[in-house]
Amino acid sequence: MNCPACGFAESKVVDSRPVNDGASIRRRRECLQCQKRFTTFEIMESVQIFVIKKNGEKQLFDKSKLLVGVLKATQKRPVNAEEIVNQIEQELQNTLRHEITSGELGEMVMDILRERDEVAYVRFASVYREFNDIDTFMSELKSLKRRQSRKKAD
Amino acid sequence: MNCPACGFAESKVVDSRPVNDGASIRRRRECLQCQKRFTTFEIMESVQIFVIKKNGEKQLFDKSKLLVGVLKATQKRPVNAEEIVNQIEQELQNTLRHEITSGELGEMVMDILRERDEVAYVRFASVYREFNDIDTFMSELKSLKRRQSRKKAD
DNA sequence: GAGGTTGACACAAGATATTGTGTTTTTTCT
DNA sequence: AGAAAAAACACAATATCTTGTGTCAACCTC
Repeated sequence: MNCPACGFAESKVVDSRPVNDGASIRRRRECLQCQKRFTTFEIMESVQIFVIKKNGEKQLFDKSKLLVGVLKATQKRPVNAEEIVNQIEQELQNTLRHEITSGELGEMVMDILRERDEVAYVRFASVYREFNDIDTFMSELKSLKRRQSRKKAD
Repeated sequence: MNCPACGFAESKVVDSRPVNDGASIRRRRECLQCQKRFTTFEIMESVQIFVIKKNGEKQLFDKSKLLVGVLKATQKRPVNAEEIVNQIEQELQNTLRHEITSGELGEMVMDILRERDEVAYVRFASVYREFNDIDTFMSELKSLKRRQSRKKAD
């Protein structure tokens, strides 16, 4: 840790305390050359998550972008889109992955929507999976129905 | 240092290395509860960032000053100037640099604007890069168009 | 201006981190 | 794709940091 005053490379820790409820550690250091003291913070690496699109392009995970898609699917449905997006962000942080394909991201959204609101789910899926023809759409609806009846059987 | 995966408060250091020529320390930690590993950085307390102008003059990075420029470029455009300035400040903090040339700062703004709103981008660029003649302006617009058509190809 | 809160400072005993060396994996660059 | 750089991993011997307890000063808030 280079001293900000004289640039010397070595310093010793004089005090060290957790801060922010354990989110990081503040240390008070003293330069071994000039004896000046300074403060440092040890912080979690800011995990930036990249979304890998179908063409291989990487872009930073953009919460508001995802929100737009979810908002569309949940329009006039009793589902809180923001909550869903937050949940996803949370899950991404927790898995400590820095990359996810747009496909996987879509699956995550669908998994959550399927549980909460099936109309929103089908809307989202129809965009995400690009249901272009009646057949794929129908087969998705059928598998949805199967899931429903299985659930009722519980 | 709370584990980002399970939230447990205690972890041990598994590896620790100076990085950035001693500007900070990267540590690899392992959660004592779930054994997951994560990375932390120990960094100097909020260092002041200096902007080096073309004539060599240094001045403290001034957020509101930068905001003025971005506001002009984003006038009546669907872009949140403040958000952009915040993002830049964030990035400056994260890179742990204490100095940046005004040119690099301008490039950062342009990189962000190019992604968000191309009209704002061209406006900002025309001021920042001092497009004095039609030719440079045109060539910038052409490369912008190329980017657009590549994007549509996805 | 009394009271609460936060950062700096001190000290000491126990617990943990650092650093060289070397390999492997991942990421970045061309 | 292939090379180069950066990060993750391992290990071991040594040196340093952490944490409780307590004091003091600076800064808000009411």
